Amino acid sequence: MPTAVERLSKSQQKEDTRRKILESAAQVFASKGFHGSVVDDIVRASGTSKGAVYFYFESKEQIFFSLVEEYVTTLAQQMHVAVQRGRGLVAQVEAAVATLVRSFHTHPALARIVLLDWPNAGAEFQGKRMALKGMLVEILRGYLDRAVQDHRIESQDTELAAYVWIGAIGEVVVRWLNTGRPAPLEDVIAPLTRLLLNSVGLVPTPSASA
Amino acid sequence: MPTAVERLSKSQQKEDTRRKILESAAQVFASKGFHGSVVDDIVRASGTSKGAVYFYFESKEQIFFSLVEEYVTTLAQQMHVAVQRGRGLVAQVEAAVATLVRSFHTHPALARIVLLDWPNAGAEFQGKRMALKGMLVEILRGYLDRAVQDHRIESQDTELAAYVWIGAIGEVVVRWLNTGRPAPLEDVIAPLTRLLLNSVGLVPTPSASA
DNA sequence: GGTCGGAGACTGACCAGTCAGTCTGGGGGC
DNA sequence: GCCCCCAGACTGACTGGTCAGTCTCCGACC
Repeated sequence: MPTAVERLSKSQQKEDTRRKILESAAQVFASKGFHGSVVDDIVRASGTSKGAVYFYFESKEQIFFSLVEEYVTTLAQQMHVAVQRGRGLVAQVEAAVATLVRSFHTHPALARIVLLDWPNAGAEFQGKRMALKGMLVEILRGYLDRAVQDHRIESQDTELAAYVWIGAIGEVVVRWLNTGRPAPLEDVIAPLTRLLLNSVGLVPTPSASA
Repeated sequence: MPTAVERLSKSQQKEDTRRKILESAAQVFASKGFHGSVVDDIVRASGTSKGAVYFYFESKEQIFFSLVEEYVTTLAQQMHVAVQRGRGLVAQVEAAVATLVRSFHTHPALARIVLLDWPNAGAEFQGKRMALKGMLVEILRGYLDRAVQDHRIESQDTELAAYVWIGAIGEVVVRWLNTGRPAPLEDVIAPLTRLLLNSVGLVPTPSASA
């Protein structure tokens, strides 16, 4: 006889199972990589069954992409919100960088998946990958374009700069994932932001206003 | 009865087979990724046999790693040579960046392997990966440290800057691999170098001398 | 006839995905 | 309020295919 506390409606249980599978998958993929992980690992970690996994997801790949897509979308939204709050161009850029870095910091498993494990095999999924990364690039590029329009920085290839920024941030996070340095990842935010702002010719004065 | 023209000593033949296997493996890995490639693909592409492949290499992974190690080592040497030739710090940095970009440009298959495949090739590879990447980072970092000593740039975290540079270059090359832009990859060398030099506070004047 | 580079059929482990069946919550009839 | 029924969530043994790596044999050269 289950206690009232443990009661869960059927639909709650259902959502719960899906969540558990997804969360376990994140852990498993992060620790063993996509190809190193076996669906049975996810089954074991989630305390469900193979049937349940295939009830909610079409395939192993689909689990992976649900994970990535959900995360990247959230990330883009967070960046957007953080930037809205920032007053002044420099502050906004700082907010964008800080959001990315902090998010990776709090979700190392997802960071690992997004930055290291993203499988490059499936040609169909290569498109999605480009699209999702492009989303982040476009956001950064938008800020840079605005900076150019406002004559805050010289006219330049802002798309290139956006890719450079994404690459730079990714590499720094990867270093942290692999070596653990710097101890709190957040320590890189300030110097990293400075490097990025410098690169396009924006001087990182503390209180600049667009 | 083989003609005299076709004559090859046994040892020449031997070296030839090994080369063919390695070159074919580069093509195969580049087009299908490590996990998507099957040893029989390499056998087919090289026009040899499974026996030959396993005569020269211990395992599929070992083929992959031979490829990567050889390439990265060559790359580091080329960078070293190119930089030696450069007169002045800025020119040296330009030479380093140009060498990396040009090498990836002329060896797109290897670029693909190193930049896209390698990261998710398996946990055993990560250690070696860090080591080899560290090699490149140390080279760049060396130049930056010298720049600091010479008071050409402000004192800063040069290791971070080196990672930022590597990440930036990698991302730009990956964009080229995925989208084909910019048409001749070499077009990015100048603006990319400018971004990188700016990032650490080095003004890219055409004829500066240390 | 011995050795060595090479061929390619074969093996066995591994694993994504299936499916026939079980269990359970809750809706509808009384 | 009770019970019956069944949708549909969930189970896990099983399958079919794949593929890294092995083994045996062959032919060329010494």
